[in-house]
Amino acid sequence: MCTKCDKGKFYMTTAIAYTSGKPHIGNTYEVVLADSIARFKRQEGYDVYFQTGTDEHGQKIQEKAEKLGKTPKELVDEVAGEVKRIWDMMNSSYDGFVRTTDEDHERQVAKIFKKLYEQGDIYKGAYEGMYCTPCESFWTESQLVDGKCPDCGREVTPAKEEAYFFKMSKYADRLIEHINSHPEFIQPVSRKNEMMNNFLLPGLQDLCVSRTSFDWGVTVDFDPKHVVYVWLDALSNYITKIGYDADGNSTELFDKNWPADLHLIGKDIIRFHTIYWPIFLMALDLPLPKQVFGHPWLLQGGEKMSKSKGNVIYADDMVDLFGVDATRYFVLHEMPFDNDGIITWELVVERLNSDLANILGNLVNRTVSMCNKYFGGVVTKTGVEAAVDKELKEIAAEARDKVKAKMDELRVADAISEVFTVLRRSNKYIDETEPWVLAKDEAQKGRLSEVLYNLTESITISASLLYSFLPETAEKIVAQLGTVIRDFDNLSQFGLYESGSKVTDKPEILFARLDVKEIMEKVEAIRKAQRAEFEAEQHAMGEAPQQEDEASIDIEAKDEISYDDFMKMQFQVGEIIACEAVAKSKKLLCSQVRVGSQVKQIVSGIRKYYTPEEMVGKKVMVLVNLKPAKLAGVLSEGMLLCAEDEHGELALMVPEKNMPTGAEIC
RNA sequence: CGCGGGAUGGAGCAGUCUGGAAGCUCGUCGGGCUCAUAACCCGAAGGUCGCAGGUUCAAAUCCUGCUCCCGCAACCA
Repeated sequence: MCTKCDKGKFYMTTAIAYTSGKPHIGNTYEVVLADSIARFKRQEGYDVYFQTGTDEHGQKIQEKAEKLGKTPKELVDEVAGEVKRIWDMMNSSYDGFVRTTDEDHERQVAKIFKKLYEQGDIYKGAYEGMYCTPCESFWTESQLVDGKCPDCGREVTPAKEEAYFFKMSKYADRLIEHINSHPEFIQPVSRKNEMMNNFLLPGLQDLCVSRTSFDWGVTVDFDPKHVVYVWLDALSNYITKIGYDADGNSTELFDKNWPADLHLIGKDIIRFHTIYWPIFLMALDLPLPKQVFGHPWLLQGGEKMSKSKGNVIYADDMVDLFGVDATRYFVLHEMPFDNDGIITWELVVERLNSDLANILGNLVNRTVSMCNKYFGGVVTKTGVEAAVDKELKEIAAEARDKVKAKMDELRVADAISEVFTVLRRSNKYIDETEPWVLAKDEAQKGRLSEVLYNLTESITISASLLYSFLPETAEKIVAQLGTVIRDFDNLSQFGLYESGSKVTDKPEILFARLDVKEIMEKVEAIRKAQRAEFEAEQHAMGEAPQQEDEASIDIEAKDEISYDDFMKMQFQVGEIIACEAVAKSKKLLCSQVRVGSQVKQIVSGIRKYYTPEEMVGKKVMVLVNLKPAKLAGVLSEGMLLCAEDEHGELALMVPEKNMPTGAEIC
């Protein structure tokens, strides 16, 4: 499509997909979105370089591979292949596909690390805290939720690591200045304040950039027991793949394309792309990317997708049921600009029927049919105009600039809607001109021909504008009309369809209408298969499938303690005489507990399981001699003991027979 | 008083910055048409724009207070 490419370069990227599992439609969405932008920029005449890829290092992958009895390399080869297959299936027109296990990338990451170390931006220190393996994150005691990872709720283990740190604070002022003076840098702008208020203004913590607890990563060459931690490794892909060299021997491709014009990422990793990445670049003395757009998420009926919930929607399944372009259309259309989008199977069917089948497909079909029926397929401009033509022509001719304006703001959904405005107007035009009436009167033949010409022309313009979003469909439409996708420069002129061209004599249905019930039956089957697959995978990894009914629980064994240790703890029966929610908190209840003759105030994180009313009057087991501490600003002078199941469900411990308050528990 | 986002006819959203007759898509109901994929076109019903105050000639929009929902952050003794 790029006939001239005279507008200069445009380098854009998606985030790279983590190869711990098959990407779902939410991940796939990002690539489709990026692809639409890339295609549009090419149409406009930019020399586009569009890069995507996979993030393949890390402990999580190493462990998963072990459980599956594979090497990490085997696992990531498999998943990366799968990611690539899906990206290709969606017709992603990427120019570069980077894998963080690519030799070039790994070599450059090691060099970058060394360079930053030598110039003093990276220093050696120690990291101490509780570590969550699946999340590959350290947490301080105080960050833990019920002693578990605040992100995923799984077990954490105490860990201490010698580690390298990056001096973030050194560049913070420069970054703040940059963000303030470049309002377009973080998109949508609402994210800018979030980054400023939460991370930059309170002061940046130094970032840990190495790990010793696993070895599936880029080895730090001057200290080989360390591997480079994920963000320094992963973010660098944007420069390494296009040929950055830390020693100054970067390629032409790099010199031409850096800085990136657009990083397209999910809103969850905005922080890494608008704070850490720019700072790394500053340290490398490279210019910053021009724009980072954190797109919202697609939520399955308002909830995040997760395998264990069994509500994950995969691109494969959508493509099986609806086809590639329908899937592209849905994710592009349904995603608003700064709020999360909602995806449900019912919504997909509705959109597909009303927009693609009814408005677009049917319009093409009825137009081609009429051309065949009345003129043997030949479309001729006769010049027999009428007043009704004017509006159609205007709307069709204005569409290009309207689409462009929306695309410049990255409002892809709105851009598509602009094209549909033309299509809707075209359907209306048919009713206004009533070709079937004209056809009955031989004297109106010239007019009839002009009407069909105008329709063919407006559809040609629409199809050409749809090319970025629905490439296959756009090609199919112009093929049916006996023409080609029109150059972008000529899309604001009405009347360039070559008079005398012939449309196809066997029009193909572009999008068949679907029946919601039938689709939902198929969806049910897909869900079942998905669940079975999930369980099979859990099984392969040696983890018990999720148990529905009561189960026993094993927790991690703690160190043995002496009897003396035990006797240090004073447990007594306490009676709750008053209880209220802690105002500043969501999880805490503050209870007044009578223990013997004393009354202690105790704060507990059990609001989710007990109301203040039902607490009052309970006799409970209290750890009395715990050092008092403030929780959410409220003093707590002990601890109410609870049992906890694997879901974090809590139950208070109460004496089996009635006992007086203050009775010792031993 | 942690940070931020949200609340607009049955569903999904725009409009709020820069007050000036409440809009779009889907669905529902009625009508028209027959070229077309029971598609297309026209019309109608349906909203106290979360609640309560205030400013103003005029408030979905500005100000104050409140409620509920969603992210993130935080206490979970």
